[in-house]
Amino acid sequence: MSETSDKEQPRRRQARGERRIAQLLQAAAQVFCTTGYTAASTNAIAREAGVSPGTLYQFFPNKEALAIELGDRLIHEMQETYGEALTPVEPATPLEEAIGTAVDRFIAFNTEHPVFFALMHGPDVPGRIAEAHDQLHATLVGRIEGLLGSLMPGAGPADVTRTAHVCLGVYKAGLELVLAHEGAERAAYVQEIKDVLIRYLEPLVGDRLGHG
Amino acid sequence: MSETSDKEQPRRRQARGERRIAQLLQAAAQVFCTTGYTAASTNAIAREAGVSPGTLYQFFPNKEALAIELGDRLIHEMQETYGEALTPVEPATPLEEAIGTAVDRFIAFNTEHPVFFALMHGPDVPGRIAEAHDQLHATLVGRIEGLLGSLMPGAGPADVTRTAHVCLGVYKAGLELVLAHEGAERAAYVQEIKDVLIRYLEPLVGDRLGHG
DNA sequence: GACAAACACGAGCGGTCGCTCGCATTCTTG
DNA sequence: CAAGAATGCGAGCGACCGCTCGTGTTTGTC
Repeated sequence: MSETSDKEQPRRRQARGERRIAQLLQAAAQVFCTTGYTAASTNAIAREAGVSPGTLYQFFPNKEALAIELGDRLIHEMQETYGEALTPVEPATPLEEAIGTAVDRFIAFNTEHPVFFALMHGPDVPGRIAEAHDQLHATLVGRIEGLLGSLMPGAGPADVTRTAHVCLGVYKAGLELVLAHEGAERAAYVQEIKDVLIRYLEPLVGDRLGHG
Repeated sequence: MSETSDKEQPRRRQARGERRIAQLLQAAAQVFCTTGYTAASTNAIAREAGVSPGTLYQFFPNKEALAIELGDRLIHEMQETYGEALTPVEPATPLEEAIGTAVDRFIAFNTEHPVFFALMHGPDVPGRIAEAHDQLHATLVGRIEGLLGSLMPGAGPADVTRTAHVCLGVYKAGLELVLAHEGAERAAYVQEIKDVLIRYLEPLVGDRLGHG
C-alpha cells in the first residue's frame, strides 16, 4: 500500500519517447482512418510513423491498447466539446438556436477528427473499444435526455429516452452525409440535420416560443 | 465462337449441389450476421453448413463470390419489396400514409433478413460488394427523388437529391434503432421514424392535404 | 454393370499478421 | 567517462486464414 498502485511501474519516459508516442498515435489515426481498425496492420502503422515494429511495441503492449489510447484521448477532447455544446439549458434560448449551436460544435469536432468516426463506427472494433463507444453513447444520450426532460414535461421517461436515441441517430446519419461532401454542399447538409431535428422536436416540446 | 460464351461452361448441377449451395448460403448468412464479413472464416462457414472446406470451394470460387451471390439474391428479393413500396405516386394518398406503408415494408424486409444490414453496413466489405451497395443506394435515392420531385415542384434538382439522401439516411439510422429493440419498444421506434420523416417532409411538399 | 461426371473430404500450402527477442544505439545520471 | 536505463531495430516465430489438390464416394446415363 506504500505505492500509489500495485501494478504501476512508472517507466521513466524520455522526451524522445513522448514524441514517438505522439507519432505513433498520429500514424495509427491515419491508417485506421483509411483502412479501418481490423485491416490496419501494426507493421503498416509503424512504417507510417517511420519506425520499426519493435519500437511500436516498446510503447504499446498490443494493437488494441494503441487504439484504446487513441480513443481515450479523442473522447477526452470531445468531452470538452460537448461539455460546452450540450450544457446551456437556459429556457430563454429558442429551440432552433440551441440545436444549431450544438450541431455546429459536434460537426466541427468530427470534421477535425475523422478517426473518431472511423473508430466508433466500425463493426470490427474489439471489445474494449466497443465498450468505450457504448459508454460515450450512453453519456451523450443521458445529456440529451436531460435537455429534453426539461422541455417535454408531459412525457414519460421512456419517451424521453427514445426521443434522445432518435436525435443522436439522426445526427450520426447526417454526419455521414456531411463527411461525404465538401464546401457548399456540406454546409447544406449541416442545415438539413438542423431542420430534421428542429421539425422533429418542435411539436414535442409544447408551445414554448419562436416557431415562425 | 461456337460456344454461347467464351467463359461460360455450365457445370451440370445435380439436385444435391443445389441443396448444398442453399445450405452454404444460409450458413454464410448466419456467420456474416454474427461476426461480419472479414472476420468470418470460410472454414467456419463450411463447418456451420456441416461440410468440408473443399466442398465450399466446389460451388464458390472464393469467399467474395459467396458474399456476392448472397447479396445478389437479397437485392433481387428486396427489389420486389421496394418495387411495391416506392412506386405508388397517386397524388391522392396523403403523405403520412405513403411514408407509413413504405417504412413498414422496408422494416419488414430488413427484420426478416438481418444479413442484409450486416453485409451492406460493414466498412470491411470488399470492392464488389461495396459496388453493389452503392448501386442499390443510388437506385433507392433515385426512386425517392422521383417521388419527391413530383411533390416538391418549386425545388431545384440538387435540393431534391439532397432531401432524398437525408430521407434514406434517417431511415437507416432508424433501422439500427429498430433492430436493437424488440416488441412494443421496436414498434415505438418504427413510429418515430415515420414521425421524423413526416415532419421533415411536410413543410417541403407545400400545402397538399391532410396535416391535422 | 460400366463409365464418367459431379460431389465430398481434409491435410496442408502459401501468405499475412500480431508480436517477440537479441542486440545496437542514445540518453541520463553521478 | 562509466554504467544503466530507455529507446531503436528487423528478422522471424507461431497462429490463423483463404484456398488447393489428390483421393475417395455418389449420381446420372448407356
